[in-house]
Amino acid sequence: MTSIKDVAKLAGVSTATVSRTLSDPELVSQKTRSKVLNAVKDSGYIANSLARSFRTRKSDTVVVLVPDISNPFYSNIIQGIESEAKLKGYRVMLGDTQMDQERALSYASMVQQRQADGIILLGADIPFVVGSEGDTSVENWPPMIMGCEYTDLGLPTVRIDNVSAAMDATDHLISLGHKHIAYINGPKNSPLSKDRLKGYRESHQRAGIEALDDLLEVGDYSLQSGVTAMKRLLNADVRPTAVFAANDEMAIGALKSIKEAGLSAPDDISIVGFDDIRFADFCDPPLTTIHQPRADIGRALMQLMYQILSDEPLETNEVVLPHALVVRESTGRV
Amino acid sequence: MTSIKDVAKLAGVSTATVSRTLSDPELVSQKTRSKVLNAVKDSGYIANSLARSFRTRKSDTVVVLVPDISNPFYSNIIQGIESEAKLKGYRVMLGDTQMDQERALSYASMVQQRQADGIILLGADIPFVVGSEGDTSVENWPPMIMGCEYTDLGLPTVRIDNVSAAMDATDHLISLGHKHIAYINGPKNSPLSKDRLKGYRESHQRAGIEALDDLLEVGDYSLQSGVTAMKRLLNADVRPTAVFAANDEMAIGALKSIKEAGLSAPDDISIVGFDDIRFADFCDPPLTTIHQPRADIGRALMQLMYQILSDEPLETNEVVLPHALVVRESTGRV
DNA sequence: CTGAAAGCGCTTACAG
DNA sequence: CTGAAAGCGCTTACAG
Repeated sequence: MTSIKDVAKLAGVSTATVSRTLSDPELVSQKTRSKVLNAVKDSGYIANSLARSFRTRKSDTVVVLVPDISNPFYSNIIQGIESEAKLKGYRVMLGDTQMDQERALSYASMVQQRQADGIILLGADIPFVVGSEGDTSVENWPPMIMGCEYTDLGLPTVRIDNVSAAMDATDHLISLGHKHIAYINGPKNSPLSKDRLKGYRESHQRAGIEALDDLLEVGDYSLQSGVTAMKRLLNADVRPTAVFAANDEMAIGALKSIKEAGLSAPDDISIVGFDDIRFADFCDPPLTTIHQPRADIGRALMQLMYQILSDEPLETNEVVLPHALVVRESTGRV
Repeated sequence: MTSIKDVAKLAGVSTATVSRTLSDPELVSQKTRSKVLNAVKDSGYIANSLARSFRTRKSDTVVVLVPDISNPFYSNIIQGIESEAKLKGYRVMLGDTQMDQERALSYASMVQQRQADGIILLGADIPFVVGSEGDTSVENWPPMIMGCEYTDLGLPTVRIDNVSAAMDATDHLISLGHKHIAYINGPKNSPLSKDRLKGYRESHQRAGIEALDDLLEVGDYSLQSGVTAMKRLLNADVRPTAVFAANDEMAIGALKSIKEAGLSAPDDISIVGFDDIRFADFCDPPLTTIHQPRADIGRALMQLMYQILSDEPLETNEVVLPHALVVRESTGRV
């Protein structure tokens, strides 16, 4: 393995000069620089970035914690993070937490082990013991931000306005004449779920329509939970004429139940999803949904992380990006 | 930052002893060990694994190169790799190459920079310049293996038997009475595509049915390419009564075109996919497809990589895992 | 079983 | 603009 020493010898300079040429060329004279650069080429030198990170205490790596990488919602966000990271000279380490605290912690500890500089959380699970145990004062945590979800702990976040997005979805259904609109929410205790539920209710309220508790279901964002929730809804006292699901996968699951019951969308039941994943447009019928600018969210997350790691002051703790209702064919007049 | 030195002082031993206690406890006496362990706890010491990697020249990290993480086919493989890696004490670094050589190389170079110990390639693109430029002798490459795809360069691989899988799919359609079976293949030059095409043809041959060139399409595994290929097929001189697609996404795309043409599956056209991604079961109709044991492939890949990195001799260069035809509702009698 | 010491490959004040 | 030297936090022969 050729090291900086070999290059130095070959170029007839000190290792310090080689190092400078490579990481801060301005500091080196034109002449020396080219001598060094030639030596680098001739020797086939490749920098040992581990040694560099070790020395500088910077890994130029961020960890992205994902609840489940097989959930297609996350992939475009990750791609956004990744492309921005590349621009900024950062690496992305992906950690699939499987909603498991222990796994999350193990990845989060990479920051303490100096293998990563910061953590981007996709999803609401905070690896809590990250600072000293149970210390909930954000200041003591390693650099950590959150995408899509958010907390009341003041963790910087990039997301859409979920209240207003849920309102847009519900308004759309109400404007089509629906009065019995079911809502399949995500896990109850997340702020995001609460926001969307709030939007769903607010929309009803403004329209002077009662949002029936019977029409409220909770899923876990999986296809299967959409299937199950929809089955229950089909057996409700009041059968809904429309369903709004907190993500596209549950909407697609619901669609399956609707068809299995011999019904069809949108003729019997209209359905709106959330996220606008790639498959949304390829369902039958193509799914009306709320579009989240996933790649933008990813890029904004990495920009935010970069600012934090560079000690740039943040203008805001909450970056809110625009969403959009995408009307396809799964919704129709009642 | 507390270091091994602080722990040593606190425990009244040398740093060597602390190091041994932590990485090879057998070497240390019971008594000293507990002294050290206490000191570790009291000081809140967290090992700097960067320093460790730097010193031992092992990063305990493998890079997984994926052509496109938003392709759901890969996620379960990655999860398999990841879970096995965890068992073996390895970390997984995910690189989304976007089919871009430059990106692939940048990730591959992590091995040379000592940031990773080996590379797992998902997809057929080899970051070629990895060894000395243009050196195609595998021996000179960093530890590198390939999943699902394979090459004729002797790179160790884990995959299914694609010839036989394609035969199973085609046989199934033939057994339903189909005589005009179209095939939407993946990118032409990959060995995998060739294998599947071979299986498709072999199946025809055995049944004494001609596989028409007009019924052969090439896609790029995307939903959209399935749409396009199917549109062309619907305008072919001989309209196929069945379509076999080299992955589920193209099959789902094809399904969309079939419906848009006012036809339906399987009544007018039967369709078989490949991979059995999660959405396959949630299509309308649920997709008949070839199941690939993705999590198993992932685990086997990591096991293989582990063997290589541990210098264990490999029994075989080619791990072939079983596939299965999953008959759902997208196929029917002609 | 334990410690003193060298060294992994870099970077960076410090001095000139 | 350049070099000598210290040091980042570990591990590991070597000696005892």
